[in-house]
Amino acid sequence: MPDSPTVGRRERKKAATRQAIADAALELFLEHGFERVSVRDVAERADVSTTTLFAHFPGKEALVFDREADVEAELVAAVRDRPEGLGVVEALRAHALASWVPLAADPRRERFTALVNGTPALREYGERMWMRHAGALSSAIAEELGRDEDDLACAALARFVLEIPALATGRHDPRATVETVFDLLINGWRSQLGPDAG
Amino acid sequence: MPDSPTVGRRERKKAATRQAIADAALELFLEHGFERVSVRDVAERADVSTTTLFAHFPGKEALVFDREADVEAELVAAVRDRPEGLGVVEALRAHALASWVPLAADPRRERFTALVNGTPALREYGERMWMRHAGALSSAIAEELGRDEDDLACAALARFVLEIPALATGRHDPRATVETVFDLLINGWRSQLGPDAG
DNA sequence: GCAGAAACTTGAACGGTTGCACTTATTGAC
DNA sequence: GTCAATAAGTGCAACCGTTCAAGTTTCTGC
Repeated sequence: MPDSPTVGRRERKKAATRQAIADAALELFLEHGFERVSVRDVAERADVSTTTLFAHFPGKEALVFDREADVEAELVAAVRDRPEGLGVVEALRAHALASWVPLAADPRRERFTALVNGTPALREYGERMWMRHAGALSSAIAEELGRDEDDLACAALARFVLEIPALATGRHDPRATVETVFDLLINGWRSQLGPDAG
Repeated sequence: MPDSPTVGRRERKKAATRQAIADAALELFLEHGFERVSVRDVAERADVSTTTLFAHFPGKEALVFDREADVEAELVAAVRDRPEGLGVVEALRAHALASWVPLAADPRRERFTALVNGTPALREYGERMWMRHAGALSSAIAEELGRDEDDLACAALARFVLEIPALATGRHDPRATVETVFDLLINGWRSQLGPDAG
């Protein structure tokens, strides 16, 4: 038995059920489209009751974002465990370039990305889910900089950084987009729009 | 008959029905709470069928945001018709201070604001609705500055400015919040976080 | 082994939303 | 004025996401 002994059969079965549901959902959604597949269809394909489905997932949209679980931890870690001497904003820029951009560009994810971006309900759900990390990120930044937990500059920075993926989707060069927006956040719009325009 | 003659009885009745529905909805929501009032309740109080209700409003949440119709036009106008010599960002700051802040602080709106902020579904709907103006605002800014319609600096500015209300709700001094965030947008986080931190 | 917890099932229900077939009121053209 | 066309509104049934209640099966710790 090479596997971890601490995890009992119960937990394993639960995880398997969850996985079966998520797999069934993604399959059906990719084949027929999100809105044309009912939650009952998914449950039937996974061979469980709809009640069980909702015991594992809080809603239909959540079936799609199964795998994006610990993004928040990574986000906070990127700020907290950054290399010495590196600024918070630069750490976030590096994280964005290293984690978000390749993920969004991964050709294996092409169909998945198309599904999400082509379904308004999913796009909005994803963005909202993403934005819910603003509180944690804001706190982490504030703590790193020795400021009040609810410091406005930190809260604003967190929200704006988390808006970047939404800004980047649909643009030809996501990498350049991320770079440019971080430059804007650092230097302000004064530099971009000119002294008269600002 | 002092009223405009061009508007026929049909349109007047339609508007009256719409108003009756919106009034009934707000009354019931304020009294019993958004989630404890069904859309059928609203329809009955307004003395129409639910089918009619949904012919006037695209969804339950929309019943609440009845009056926020031409915000987008005002937003674009604030940029387009700004005083000569005033920068785009400053025009947006002035608009925010003149239009958003007093509205949010209006004591006559207290119960309404409490309803929206106290109901997650309504808060999220409102924010999403708000963000849908990003495209129009971005285009207006770009046109004012003679840039490409999809210029990144303009798109980012639009989204970030529209985030400000969400950032300001729940803070003790909304006016100061708006001022600070605009300063941040203009000067960048470099100035706030220090040269080493940025 | 056994008691109890946890996963799962069945079936029904609720509330938001839409489609359909139908009535009624308003309009514009003649 | 009449009439056909159109738009508003009605009633009803259905679909869908979601939840609840009560019961069954399966695992776990002692």
